[in-house]
Amino acid sequence: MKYQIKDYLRHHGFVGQTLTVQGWVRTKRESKNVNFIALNDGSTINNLQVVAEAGVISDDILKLVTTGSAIAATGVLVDSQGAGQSVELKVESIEVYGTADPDLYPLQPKRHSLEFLRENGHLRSRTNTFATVFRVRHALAFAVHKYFSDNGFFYWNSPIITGSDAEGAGEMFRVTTLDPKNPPLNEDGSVNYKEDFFGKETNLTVSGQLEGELAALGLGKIYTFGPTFRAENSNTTRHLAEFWMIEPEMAFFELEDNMALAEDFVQYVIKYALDNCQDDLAFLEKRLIEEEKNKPQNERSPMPLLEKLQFVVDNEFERLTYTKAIEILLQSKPHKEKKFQYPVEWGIDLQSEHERYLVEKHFKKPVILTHYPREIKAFYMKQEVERPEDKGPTVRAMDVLFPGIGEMIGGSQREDNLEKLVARMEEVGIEPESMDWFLDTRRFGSAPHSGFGLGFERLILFVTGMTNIRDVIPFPRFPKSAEF
RNA sequence: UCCCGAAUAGCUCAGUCGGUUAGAGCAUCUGACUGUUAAUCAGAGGGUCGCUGGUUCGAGCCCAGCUUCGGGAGCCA
Repeated sequence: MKYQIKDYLRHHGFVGQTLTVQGWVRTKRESKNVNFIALNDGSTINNLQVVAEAGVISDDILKLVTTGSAIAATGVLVDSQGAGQSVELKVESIEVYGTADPDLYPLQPKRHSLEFLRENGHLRSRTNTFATVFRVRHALAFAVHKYFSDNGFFYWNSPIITGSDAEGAGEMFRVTTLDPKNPPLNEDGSVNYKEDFFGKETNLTVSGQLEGELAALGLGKIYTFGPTFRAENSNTTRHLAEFWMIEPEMAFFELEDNMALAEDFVQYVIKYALDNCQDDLAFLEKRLIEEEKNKPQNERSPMPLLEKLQFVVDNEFERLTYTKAIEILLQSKPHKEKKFQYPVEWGIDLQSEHERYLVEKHFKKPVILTHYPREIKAFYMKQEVERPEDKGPTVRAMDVLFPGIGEMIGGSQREDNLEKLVARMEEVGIEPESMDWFLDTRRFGSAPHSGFGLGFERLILFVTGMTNIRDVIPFPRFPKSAEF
């Protein structure tokens, strides 16, 4: 395998060797006797300093070595004479692969706003911030697979094109090959989907959970990790129309097991990032401090990034029931002073302001909320036996709330009793016949089982300290935008 | 979709009470200088002030609509 800049910087053994280093020029500092080129190949946040002494490289070549150009530099790796780096390449020859006209290349050797970089999204991976975010994204994805594989889970692929229309998790993107201007029609004028590619209405998946349940009730413990699509008109810093979701599903797991898994899993992948992305996270921490300098004290992050991540790894998540959370909110200062925009009472769906109060003000750590009212949760959640402290029927749901992010995980123990499940479906208007295949899991060998969905980009937001979800996925899709 | 805010040089932004020739830093180019660290110093070029209309003797500035972007809310992961 070829070595990269990361390797040359890490292992001192390369010193004295003649090497060819390939990368993109970040900056060039010229002077009469010596030129310095900061070279980056994406393998690490750190640049290799290429030193060209006067006369070694022709002016014609040197002129083409500008910010953004791609070059190969051949020379001897030596201990650096200057401060700021341990080694540097004393260059003997330079080959320019691709120039980057300074008058046209949008990226300058300076700080750009995230808004500007979003508009030039195709070049984002050339910048320190985004290359860093995407390296961390990779590390987290790898950690997800490693955690589950090491713990007896099987990677299971639920379909991306789905024919089930009853998943109930939001608006869906239609998948069709019919001509929108001239579709085949039934006698009553409606579109005849029997003529469509799949012979029925199909959509992009909004969740792999139902298929995941099929797998869990056979393979035991599975997880999915794939793209997920929601055609909601959401314009926020934490929603995407196309995002990646991690959905483990486990047979014989009850709600408590589910919570324990969610906590252990999140702590593991964050620790993995801390252990494997030190340079990148240190850069992100510095970036965040820099960015928050101009903000008033109360809007700044309460802890530096690395400390925040370590805190989450080291401390148990707070666990409490929805009913208890409502009690806390009713006792809270903002409620008594009528600062909440939305009223608090048992039965409401918690609003952002309520979740933020609980997580950021009251507990100051990740919180797992359980046992939500049945009425505000999905039909497939396990109905809880009535408990005196609750003001109505609840389900064995769990939401994991994170400071600054809100809902990172939503999950539950699943209703495994056929009669109760069918009754609930009918109550919320889902035809049980349309999901016969799903109900077979409850007809034959039904068993307690649980699972959850974790929004991968929300996890990356938390770990990187970025604040807009469009900045942690390479090519964000959201209403009115599918660029690149 | 709703609420709030913004749009001025390649980038980031300033532009007073509406006043005549629209500024700065960075970037770019030219020169100088230096083992430099987003180098430094000097000079130069660079603008349909988002678009459309209106008010006014006069609009970057005021008004209306539109577009785009940002923040917040809802929907959720």
